[in-house]
Amino acid sequence: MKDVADLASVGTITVSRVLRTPEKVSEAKRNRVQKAIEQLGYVPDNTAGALSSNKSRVFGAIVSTVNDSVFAQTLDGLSSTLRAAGYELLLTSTNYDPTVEEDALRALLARRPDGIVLTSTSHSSGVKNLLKSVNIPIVEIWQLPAQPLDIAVGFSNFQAGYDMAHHLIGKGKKNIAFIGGNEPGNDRGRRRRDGYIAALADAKLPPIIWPSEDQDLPSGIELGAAVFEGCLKVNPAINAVMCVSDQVAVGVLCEARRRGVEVPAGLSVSGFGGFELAMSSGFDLTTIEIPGREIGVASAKALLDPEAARAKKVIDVGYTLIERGTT
Amino acid sequence: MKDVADLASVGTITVSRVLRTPEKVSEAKRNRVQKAIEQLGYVPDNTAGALSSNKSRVFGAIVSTVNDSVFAQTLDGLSSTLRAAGYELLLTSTNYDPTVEEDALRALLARRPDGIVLTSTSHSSGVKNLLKSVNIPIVEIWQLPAQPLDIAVGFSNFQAGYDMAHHLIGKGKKNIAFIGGNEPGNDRGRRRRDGYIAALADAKLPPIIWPSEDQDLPSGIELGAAVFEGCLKVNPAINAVMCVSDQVAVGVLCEARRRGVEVPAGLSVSGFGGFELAMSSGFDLTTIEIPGREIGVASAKALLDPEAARAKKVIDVGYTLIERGTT
DNA sequence: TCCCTTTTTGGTATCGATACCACTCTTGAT
DNA sequence: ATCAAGAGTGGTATCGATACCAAAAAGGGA
Repeated sequence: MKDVADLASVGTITVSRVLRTPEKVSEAKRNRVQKAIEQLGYVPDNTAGALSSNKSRVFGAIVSTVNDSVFAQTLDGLSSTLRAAGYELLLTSTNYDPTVEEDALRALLARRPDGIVLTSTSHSSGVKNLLKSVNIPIVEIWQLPAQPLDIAVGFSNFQAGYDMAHHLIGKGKKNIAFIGGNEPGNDRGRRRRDGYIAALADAKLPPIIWPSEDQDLPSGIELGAAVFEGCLKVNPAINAVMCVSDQVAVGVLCEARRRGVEVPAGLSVSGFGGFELAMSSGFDLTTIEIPGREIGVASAKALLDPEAARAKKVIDVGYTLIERGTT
Repeated sequence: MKDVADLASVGTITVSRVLRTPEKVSEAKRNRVQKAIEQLGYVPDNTAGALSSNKSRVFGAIVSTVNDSVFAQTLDGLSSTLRAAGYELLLTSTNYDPTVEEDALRALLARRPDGIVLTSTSHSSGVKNLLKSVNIPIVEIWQLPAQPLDIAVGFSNFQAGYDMAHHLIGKGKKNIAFIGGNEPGNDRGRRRRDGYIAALADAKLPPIIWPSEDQDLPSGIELGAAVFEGCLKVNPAINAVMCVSDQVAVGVLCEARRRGVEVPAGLSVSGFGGFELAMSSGFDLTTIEIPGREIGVASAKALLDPEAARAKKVIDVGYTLIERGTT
């Protein structure tokens, strides 16, 4: 930076201003400095800037997994919006292991981020204390918590579950089962299930949950395939299955096709998530689409302007029930 | 840090050593310092450490997209391995737009990372100059470049394409088409196609490529569904389709099932990528699996010990051709 | 022309850690 | 008992930017 300042015959502080607040520097000097920067190939050192200004221009994110297409969209929206504003994203994943959250957070805080994004909504007391001791925006995403730590961006899984169950009931189905959603650590799926239970209760229909907590079955697509041997065999009256995710629903559809079960006449199937495959012509699945990218973009905006976001506290991006051929 | 040092009645430098090189501090003082750290809830400031030691303990990654399940696995392996070693990952995605690579790189370098991971293999001269001017390990992943900038971790798409074509030929198929792989910016798919062409040439069979460069068709699953109306109508003799990705292959399989085409008797189908859905019982797709997570882990190791990695220069993690029911 | 306000500019201290060097205190060999 | 080698410890300068304050230059009204 000193070299650039010397070459342009200005003080170092003027170089700093050209980079951070160019409007405060006269045009003549600004041009001279910019030419010098290019000529020397100068790349500023943000770690030094972070130290003196107490602003790192970096945000931290702790996600359960990057390995989920809708999560990935959120990450994408987050990272591009932040980058457009000159910020960068420090990414850490916990792989759904809640015990690493505190370690990950500690490591993140050592980098002095200007804000933090969390995907889980239940936190250990250690995590809460750490978050309380720093004075930066904290954004919890996806599931809207009952008591947000600071700012929350997401939607109500409960309501989504309720709506989908309501849709199936409206189609005249009386024996509707809920498939999946009891993996440990996945409280999002559990809330959708709770919404389903509430909707059936309102319609005075009995809920059927499969598999039960103690059954050890595969998750994802394979779980869907197992529905026919497990759930439907025990309870042949079932004429609709509401799946915790699109992956499970696709598994059901594949197996239904193989067995010659007619969808939706014999069996209605619904999913959740907006998984690319599910909406393709091959499956034509009724599902609930979550605006994953929008969650990322909205979180980024909340981080960049926490005051505005704190005024709302909870930002509900909603979801869309998309009716297709399987219901 | 001063507070911790005072509380433990030691110098600040001893506190620093307890954190970085604990074995160089006597046990008595180490314990005293650690107690003080806990008592005060001290979280060290890595930005300051980075400035003085010239080591940021952060690595940068520029990826085309996080929105691809196999890519996501790589990211996962990368991030967990680095975190276990006390490093963090700064993530930037270009969304397949090569023009943002230079900007993203410049922003990343301003954070003074200890190393960089790149997913693309062709770079603008600006990017090359920037990379040359910094003296940190550069790891190019996925496609092994002909001339690695520094270190490369991945596999040969050409060889993978060749092997799969060879497999289909071995199954007695004479009219094998290659589906997809001409999207702009996706040179990985194109190399697989080149491998296919080479294998067919060796077997003295004519290659059939669909769609052609100038046809504007959807990508992914929808492209697979379009194969019957497009490719097979023009060329009904085709009895095997080798798809550029598992997504395309799944599209073909769905449509084949709907039309009652027997697989593999009437039509063999192969994919590429190890997409979770494809290997499930519903599809049983023959495909080539890429060890996505392993690429991430190997890259992390290369970043952490660049000297060892530079000795090899190119780390080929290979791939596995998995024969299932569709061929 | 002069004085006052506003804009533009630069000097210096500072952020919080680690590198480097110097010093003390052990330990063990002679 | 003496000395050399090595382990453990601390003081101070330093990394490269920005905050803060002060000074200089520019504009505007009397």
